[in-house]
Amino acid sequence: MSKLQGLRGMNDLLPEQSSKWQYVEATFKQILARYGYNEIRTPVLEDTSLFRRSIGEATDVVEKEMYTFDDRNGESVTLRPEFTAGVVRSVIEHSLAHNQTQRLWTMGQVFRYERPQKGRYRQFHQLSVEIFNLAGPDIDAELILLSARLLRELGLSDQVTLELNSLGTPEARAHYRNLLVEYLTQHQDVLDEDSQRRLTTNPLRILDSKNPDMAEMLAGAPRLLDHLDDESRAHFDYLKDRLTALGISFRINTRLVRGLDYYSRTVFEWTTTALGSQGTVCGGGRYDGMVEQLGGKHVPAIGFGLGIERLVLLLETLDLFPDTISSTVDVYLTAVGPQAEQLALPLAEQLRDQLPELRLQLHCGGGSFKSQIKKADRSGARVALLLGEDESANGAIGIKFLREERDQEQVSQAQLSERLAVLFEAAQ
RNA sequence: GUGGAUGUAGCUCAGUGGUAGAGCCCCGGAUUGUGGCUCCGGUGGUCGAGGGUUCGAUCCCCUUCAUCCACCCCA
Repeated sequence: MSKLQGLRGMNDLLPEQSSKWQYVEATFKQILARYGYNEIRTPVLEDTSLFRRSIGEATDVVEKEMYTFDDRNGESVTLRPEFTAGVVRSVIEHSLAHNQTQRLWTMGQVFRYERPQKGRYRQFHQLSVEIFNLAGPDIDAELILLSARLLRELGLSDQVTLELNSLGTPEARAHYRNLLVEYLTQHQDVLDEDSQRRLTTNPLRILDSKNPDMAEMLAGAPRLLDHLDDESRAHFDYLKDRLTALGISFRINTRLVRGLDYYSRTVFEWTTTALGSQGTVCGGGRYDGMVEQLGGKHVPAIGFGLGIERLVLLLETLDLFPDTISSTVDVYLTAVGPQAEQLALPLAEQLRDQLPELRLQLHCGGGSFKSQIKKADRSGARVALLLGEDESANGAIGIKFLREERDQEQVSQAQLSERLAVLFEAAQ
């Protein structure tokens, strides 16, 4: 019998980590609110065909990474491997993009059956932002600026690079695809096994290969950016101008094609070198054809996904979490002796009524002053409240400062909340 | 899915073919009502799991599971 343990690649978020996640999530939500974006939540489980139709049959995600199984009714269902498909389904189902624009975000778990490694897990979390019914490059610029701000306000500006490309319209892409296949076929002897297979299924992805033996040959391949249609070129130029004007630096990466079939025109990634080989923190692009492909009307759309595990990992690596998030307690209330223990619980409740912002932890489990104060210290609290036999008899309470050179105070219990309000005023 | 490394106390790690140790953490004491520093003592382990070799395996062999790293792919 094996030991009790969680599933491979699926991690528990332990208390020590959760405050970091809350900090990241709170930062995201606050910024998204400032941009006027609305939250949408869709189910973790969807009909399998939704993902097959939207992401593309020939992609790695659909070919080998989906958690797919039959439910009790024999329907094939799949744990979402990304957010876009589910959000699009919901937008179509509820006519959210009917004669109106939508700027949406969602956050939660996604699942991919892959071999885990640093920054790559089978259950992971994303922030996903999706925008509907805006076709112009101005919204592309807004979306990228939003993603830049999310990273910047966490302190990551210097650690990430924006990579940018345009895939053009499906027609331009198809035309380019033919040129590329022609070129690659001429150099078929250099292609590795994977690329041979992709030659017919997804030739654009061959460009992304890291195989050094193919680097020289790929460098001579025709470039997608040289074969854009006029409108896509104008769209891309406008976007680049806006980003430049706003001081967002970027690197054009003509090999950036991304792994999901549905993209068109603008695609982008935020990457870092600080996380080893899983360097993409955020990636997205325009998917103008997808709503129609899933049975809706023609609705232009653009979005991105941002990996929260990778972001937390990056912030940890660079030591960018503020110190203030580590403590969850402001005040630790001790109680020594039977009378004090009786008084402590109502006193704690009273303080929580009077000072709702104050984070107060009550000592339970008895023990000496020494051990209780030690626990107060370990809790991270700024002050310990001392309630012993003498204080209980006198209606008093001691205020001991744990983090500063400052004399211990003795106040009446009646004055306590007033005194704490003053002491914690600046902090709140 | 492929390749490599690693699994010993809650954590970080030593270790030996004769059934285990340190540091940190935790608890208690030195200080009969006061944390952090110091000193003393204590709790805590089916040595990842299963099988094999052996008189005897934590150590050697096989299998398996997990973690990490890389490939691949992406968040």
